[in-house]
Amino acid sequence: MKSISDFLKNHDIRPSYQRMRIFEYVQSKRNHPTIDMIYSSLIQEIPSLSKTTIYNTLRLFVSAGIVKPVTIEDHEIRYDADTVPHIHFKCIKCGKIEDIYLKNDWNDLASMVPEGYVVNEEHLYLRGLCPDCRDA
Amino acid sequence: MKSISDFLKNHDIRPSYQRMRIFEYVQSKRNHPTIDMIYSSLIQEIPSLSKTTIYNTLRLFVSAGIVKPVTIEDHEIRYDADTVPHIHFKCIKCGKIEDIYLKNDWNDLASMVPEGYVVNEEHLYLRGLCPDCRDA
DNA sequence: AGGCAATTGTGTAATCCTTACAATTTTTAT
DNA sequence: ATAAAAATTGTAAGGATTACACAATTGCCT
Ligand SMILES: [Mn+2]
Ligand SMILES: [Mn+2]
Ligand SMILES: [Zn+2]
Ligand SMILES: [Zn+2]
Repeated sequence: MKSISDFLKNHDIRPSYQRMRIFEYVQSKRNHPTIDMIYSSLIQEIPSLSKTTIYNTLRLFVSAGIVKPVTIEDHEIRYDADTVPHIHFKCIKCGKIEDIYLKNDWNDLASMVPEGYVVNEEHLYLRGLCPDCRDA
Repeated sequence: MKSISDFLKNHDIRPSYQRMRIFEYVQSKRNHPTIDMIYSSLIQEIPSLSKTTIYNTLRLFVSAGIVKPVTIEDHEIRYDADTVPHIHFKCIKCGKIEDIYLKNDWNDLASMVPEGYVVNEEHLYLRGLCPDCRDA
């Protein structure tokens, strides 16, 4: 918890109790949660927690760059505390989103885009069946 | 217009006037429009048009597979009548979404995914500045 | 420690987008 | 032409997000 406090301070975010708990949840669960997933889990331990605080806090984290929004489905926003570019896989059956590590490196796209474009971000995600759901 | 009518019929969609005009818009403009963009444009020529019809029609097109939803930003859904997989570029300044054709082929991702996953769809999009906005 | 100002959290209300539904219009078949 | 089916429309309902005012907490100064 001390490390989370320091981490937030390093990004000019005051480490309130709620902020620390919310960040800890997103970072440790690694489940790319929605706002509701965070709320449902933390409300059990922090009965006073307001959903507005989750919204505010995530917006703060995103603008500070310590959490990235993951947009795969149109109707739900998910959040990821892993800010280095990586690939996501969404299972169409159980709905979970996990990180995927490819066996080989993937092309350097920046060198393949037509002249004139400035690329700031690359986003890649796959959809299909996860190993658990494939076997079931 | 005759070809659009036949195209819809081939996908078991009755070619009503509204449906033909909506499909024509998405296919010809190639601008990956939102529901509102379609509505704002067509309402000028079809004064009776209801936004509900746009929602219903796009949902029908998507379930028939003749239009694909494009989800890049969390707060807006866009639609694309080009159903073959391709790459999108969203300009963070002017907001437009365009198709990108890479100079080389891009890796065959399916072969690079860890064992056990079944990949149905691959989605790649880039964010940055389009040539127009870069120069401005 | 006590007091004060600034920041953060909370609960409710407002807003915006999407969907549900019933009524009307249009199309299709007989 | 008539009736049945399907599509469109307008309004109401729903759900998610944001705005806002007030309460609680924090941090700083004495
Ligand atoms: Mn991730
Ligand atoms: Mn496209
Ligand atoms: Zn699964
Ligand atoms: Zn641009």
